[in-house]
Amino acid sequence: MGDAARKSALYDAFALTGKALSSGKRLELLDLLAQGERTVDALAKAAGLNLTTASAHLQTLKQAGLVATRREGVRIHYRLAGDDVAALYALLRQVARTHQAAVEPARTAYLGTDAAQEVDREELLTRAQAGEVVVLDVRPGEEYAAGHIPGAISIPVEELAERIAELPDDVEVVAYCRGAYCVLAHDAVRLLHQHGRKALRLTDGMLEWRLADLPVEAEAA
Amino acid sequence: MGDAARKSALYDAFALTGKALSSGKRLELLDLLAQGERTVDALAKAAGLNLTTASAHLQTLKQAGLVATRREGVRIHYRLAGDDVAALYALLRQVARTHQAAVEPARTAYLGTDAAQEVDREELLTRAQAGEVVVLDVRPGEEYAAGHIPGAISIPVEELAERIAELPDDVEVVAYCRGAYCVLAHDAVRLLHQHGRKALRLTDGMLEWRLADLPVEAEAA
DNA sequence: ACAATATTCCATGGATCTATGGAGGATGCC
DNA sequence: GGCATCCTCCATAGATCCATGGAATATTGT
Repeated sequence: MGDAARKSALYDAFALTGKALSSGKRLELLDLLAQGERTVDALAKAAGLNLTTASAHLQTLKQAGLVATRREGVRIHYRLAGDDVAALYALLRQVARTHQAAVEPARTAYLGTDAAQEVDREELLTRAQAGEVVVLDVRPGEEYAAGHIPGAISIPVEELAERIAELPDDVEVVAYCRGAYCVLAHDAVRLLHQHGRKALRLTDGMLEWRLADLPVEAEAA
Repeated sequence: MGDAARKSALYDAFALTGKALSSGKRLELLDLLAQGERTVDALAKAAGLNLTTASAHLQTLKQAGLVATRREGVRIHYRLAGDDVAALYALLRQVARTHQAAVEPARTAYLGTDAAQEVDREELLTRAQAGEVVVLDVRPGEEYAAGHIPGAISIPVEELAERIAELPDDVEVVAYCRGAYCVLAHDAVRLLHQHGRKALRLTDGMLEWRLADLPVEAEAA
């Protein structure tokens, strides 16, 4: 094998990791995994994929080293292989948004155009500690259990309409969900506004919160 | 278009950026562009690609927003679209190295197994300022011109054997090149050792130097 | 306007990727 | 052991990607 062939082999190995990031469905899977580990079946359902298709995508991710597995009885739990994988995924999205013109319209088409007031992570922390706001986690319960902002209340967005009374009505609500491109908090804030509640949204979500090394609270396993 | 379709559209847009990173040849092109802008022809030759093939890959990179172009007369200069693109490329390589078992053997097969002593960026700075070492840039002259470590001497590795006398012989030499996976500094250090010179290698190279926001010196344009 | 140079566009065959149904393996329960 | 569940492996058809040669386009110089 010549020098050029060895160079190609090395760069092809890097490209294998890039290839894992080259499918929208695989990125959706990474998005889910960034919230915590999940079984193949749960991932397939959450991503709207055929089971075998989801399994194949997960194999691709595993081959690239982006995810790892753990067997528990009959099921296999997938998880991100490390924090650096989440960082890579987040940076990919940021670069795409900055340099690719098509992202912004696709983003507003998906998330909605309402200009709900946003707060950033630091502001949320200080205002929550001051008791000025209540923090609301609108992700599915299992994701809340796997790790959430300390002190946050969990009401999955599908249950929010009927459980809205559980929220104290003397303070503003700050809703958050998975990350900068997650629709759940957008939906939640719209719904709260319809019910006449003051509601804000965290600029991004749990993905970025973890990457910023802010405190995370998890249910006892 | 339903909600799921809008979500797919957004994630497919992210995936377009991932797709740009999914080919070894495109990563080699990014590697070259991280050193400074270049024409299509120069990139094709440096990467060992057919001109039309190189052009096609560059179009892919451009569509993903990773590179930008500038026309100067009859030629078109490609460059990275931003520092964040270099950061994404560097992080991709780091994640691949950390989590993909095949990378390490491919790396040593390409770069060689000699355990030449390495210095990191901080050590290089302090020892160069103290006059204990001379810093040697072994990249092609055009890359040196586009930006180099302040005070570094430029001797492209192909000319090193015949120009070795230009190096002062009372201090150690620290060679560097493009980045952590660039073979040039490895070759240079081997060659210097063969000539009985004390030589070290910077752990990585210009790519990481720029990302660390360390001072860069460029030739007047 | 014409020729020369640099690059992109187009068409094509071969390789690779995606989604999917069905078979096969591993584990746990009875 | 027998059976159900969960997941992976295999085969396949359709779509997409890659490398390459030749045509088309844009700019410069004569």
